[in-house]
Amino acid sequence: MAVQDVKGSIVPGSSVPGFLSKLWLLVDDADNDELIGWSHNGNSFIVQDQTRFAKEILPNYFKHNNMASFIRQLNMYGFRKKANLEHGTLKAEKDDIEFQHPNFKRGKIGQLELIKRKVSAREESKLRIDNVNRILNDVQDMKGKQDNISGTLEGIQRENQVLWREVVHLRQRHEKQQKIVNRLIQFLITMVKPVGLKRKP
Amino acid sequence: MAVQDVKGSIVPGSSVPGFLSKLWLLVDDADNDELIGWSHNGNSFIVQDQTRFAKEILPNYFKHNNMASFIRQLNMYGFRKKANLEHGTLKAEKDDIEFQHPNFKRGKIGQLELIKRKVSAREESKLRIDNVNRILNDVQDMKGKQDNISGTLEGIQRENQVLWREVVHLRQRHEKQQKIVNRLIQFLITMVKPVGLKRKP
DNA sequence: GGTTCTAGAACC
DNA sequence: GGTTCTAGAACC
Repeated sequence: MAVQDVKGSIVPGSSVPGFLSKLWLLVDDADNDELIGWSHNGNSFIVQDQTRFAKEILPNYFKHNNMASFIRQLNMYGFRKKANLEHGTLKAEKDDIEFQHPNFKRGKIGQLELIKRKVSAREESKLRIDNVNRILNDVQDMKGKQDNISGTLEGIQRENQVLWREVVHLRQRHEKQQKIVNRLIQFLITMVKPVGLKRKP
Repeated sequence: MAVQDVKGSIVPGSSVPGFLSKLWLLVDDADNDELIGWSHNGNSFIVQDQTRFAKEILPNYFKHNNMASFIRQLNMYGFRKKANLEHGTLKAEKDDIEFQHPNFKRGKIGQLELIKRKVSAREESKLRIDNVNRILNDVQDMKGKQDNISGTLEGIQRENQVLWREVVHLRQRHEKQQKIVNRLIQFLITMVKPVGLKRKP
């Protein structure tokens, strides 16, 4: 029973997720060295026999014995698989696998709390939906404003037509009036002016 | 060498992908019955020992020996894992797995061509990017049109102001002129009318 | 179209 | 936050 009171016991004051605590114990425990342990430089860890590891070790620490689930968690916490450098090694019969994380290193137990679980798929998807909804809302808004502005424009264009008509009408009236005034003045002049009067040179 | 001329040899006239042809052979071949075979009703197939199957059978048909890659292909072609009905069976030591597809059934080899590979992730992603780009273009367009319409609106509003000023101005001139006309007429009347003249009753 | 590594999503 | 099944994406 290596698991019982593991949670939080490694880095007491901090909140390191159960998976990371257990993973550290798993890798660091010399008892497991046959199946899982640190790489030579301590910057990664290596599982020697995936099948045996999954069936014999995993269920002691987690609620399953599936390598796939273990790998899913590793990826969830940002671990990356290291490329197998030796592909020409005795054909096929290599069943090992190596993972690393910049903050998962031998001796650097304090860095465990720097390893963050990626934002859950659910939240991410919600975020994405939110973003799309935001865009759709924006477009809706723009459409509304466009309709508004189009309405205003039409109103103003109508008003403009009316104004133009009134301007033309007023100008015509003004012209007519001007003619009347001119004629009246002309008439007055002929009334006042004695016939045959000459201008001074 | 079970693989060599498999491609297209099962359903000659059609284009069944290599994976499906090989899968059919794999399941249908009685030589493999210890590790993979049809379920009792022939509507699904069962792998008995994933680890042995992956290491011993897979490389004879495919270019790898990974169960994960095999499962990835199954999912790609729409196969679904069947839930393990018997979870209380002798604790843990069950390493079998069962998959099914509506068109993958014992004896129904002709239905193989109805199984379609899902649209590749790449195409899908391109489609999605295209869609986003289309939306962004639309928004861009709308923005452009909005700017245009705003410009037009401002122009018309200015024109409107000018027109209003001209209307006011014309009305004022008209009023002044009217007064002049009235005064002139008044004047003419006083000139023409004899002083003290009375109206008839 | 196949293989590999990582992520999404549902369910717990 | 853990486990499982399926899909995305890159590379071949």
